[in-house]
Amino acid sequence: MRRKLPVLETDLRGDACGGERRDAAESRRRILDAARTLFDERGVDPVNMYEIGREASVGQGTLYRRYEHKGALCAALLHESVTRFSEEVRVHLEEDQEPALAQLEYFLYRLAEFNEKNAPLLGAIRDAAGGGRRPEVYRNPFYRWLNETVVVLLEQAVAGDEVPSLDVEYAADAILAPLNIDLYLFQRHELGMDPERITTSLSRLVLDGLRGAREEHGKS
Amino acid sequence: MRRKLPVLETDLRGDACGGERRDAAESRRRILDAARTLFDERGVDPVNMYEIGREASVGQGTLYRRYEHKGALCAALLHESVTRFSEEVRVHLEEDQEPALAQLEYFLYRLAEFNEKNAPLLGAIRDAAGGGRRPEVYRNPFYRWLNETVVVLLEQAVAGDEVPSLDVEYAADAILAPLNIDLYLFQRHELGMDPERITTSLSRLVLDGLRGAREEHGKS
DNA sequence: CACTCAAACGGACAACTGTCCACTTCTGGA
DNA sequence: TCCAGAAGTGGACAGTTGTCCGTTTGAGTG
Repeated sequence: MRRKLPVLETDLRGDACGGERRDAAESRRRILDAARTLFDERGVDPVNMYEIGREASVGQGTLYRRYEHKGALCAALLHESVTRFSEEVRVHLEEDQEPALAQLEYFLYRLAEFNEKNAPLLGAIRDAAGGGRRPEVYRNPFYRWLNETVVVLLEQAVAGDEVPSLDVEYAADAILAPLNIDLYLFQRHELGMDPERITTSLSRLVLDGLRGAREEHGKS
Repeated sequence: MRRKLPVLETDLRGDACGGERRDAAESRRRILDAARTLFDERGVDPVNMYEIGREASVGQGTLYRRYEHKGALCAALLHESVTRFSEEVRVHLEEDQEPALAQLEYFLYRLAEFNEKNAPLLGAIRDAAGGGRRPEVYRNPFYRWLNETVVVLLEQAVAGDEVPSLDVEYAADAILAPLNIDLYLFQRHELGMDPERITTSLSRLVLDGLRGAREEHGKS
């Protein structure tokens, strides 16, 4: 049976959509270029919105009309990577024939890799999500896609009797939580763990755990 | 064997320590009182540091000398609750005779309860931890205590052959991650999960998982 | 009590975010 | 081509955080 996995909902806000005036498109391009340039030069955290506006030769009003806050701008910069990532992973998962749990392992491995590669932007996105924006981290299309993909894989694992039935909605969040960018960065840079250790230990914990749980249930 | 569990390292910065001048102690008290009053009246998020200073009749300089940022102030307000919580939990775990995994379940239950009760302050603490302060959430004494306690319980579970050997340092972080305040609040208020579901599902996932893994290893 | 100085104070100010609005420009239709 | 008005623009400004620094105060010492 070919698996059917969720597709990342393309986020129209915050990236070029069709009916956009020429000057607006131009501003957007200039803003994104400026941000990329400054981020490359000096890193993401130390660059502020005012500077980006100036580098882009665009007023504050224009800047904030396009991107509500720095997190939204960073999300737009990440848009291409996110799309590519989700498509690659989705196609891989739909095409290969491995059992659902093995696919989940692959998924977690790829997600850790994504964290590693995009840590600065992901960190900035999280930083911008405080106060009233706190839910955005979990409400955005990318996280929803991550969650739904894990849900589908877990459902298949349950259906295929790889694991006992469980609260898959909750489990999906719980399994993704250890890879949240704050913890990931802390483990990488403060605790000095390498990516290998993180992915290996997480996989063992989650997969042996889920798998093992079936054994126990099967036994009793 | 009586278990020996870590004690929360008392955080001397940010709360009354002995050698403090009378006027300084007075300012601190006024600041904390003002913050409590305003937070009670209008919630944590909408109150800013300027207002707290004004309500406390204390200059900005004095305010920030005591508490580097709003997160630190909130942490100080939480200090008493945190101390009480950690002591209650530690004493309970040291006194009862249950196997380590059952104790871990108790621990997670109590932690979820703590999240529930202190959500607004915990949220504000997290919000203040952006950019250069990002690691603080995981570096502070409370999180270190949570982590170390889980490490000890896992080590005992391994020693008692309740679970197979595993990377306990990593596992502790991973097990705590699903209860991070952002995710917790999202599940509670955006997804509409109730505390019961969160604790039950987490326990089943983690404990059946860990337990089950032993079965499998024992089997092969 | 007088003196000293480390500690504490407070308010001005610099930095940054995000909003507002008067003005300009693009686009499609007559 | 001209016009109307929707869409876009920029920069001033308000709100908030966090720093700086000249002034004041408390506590120990002689």
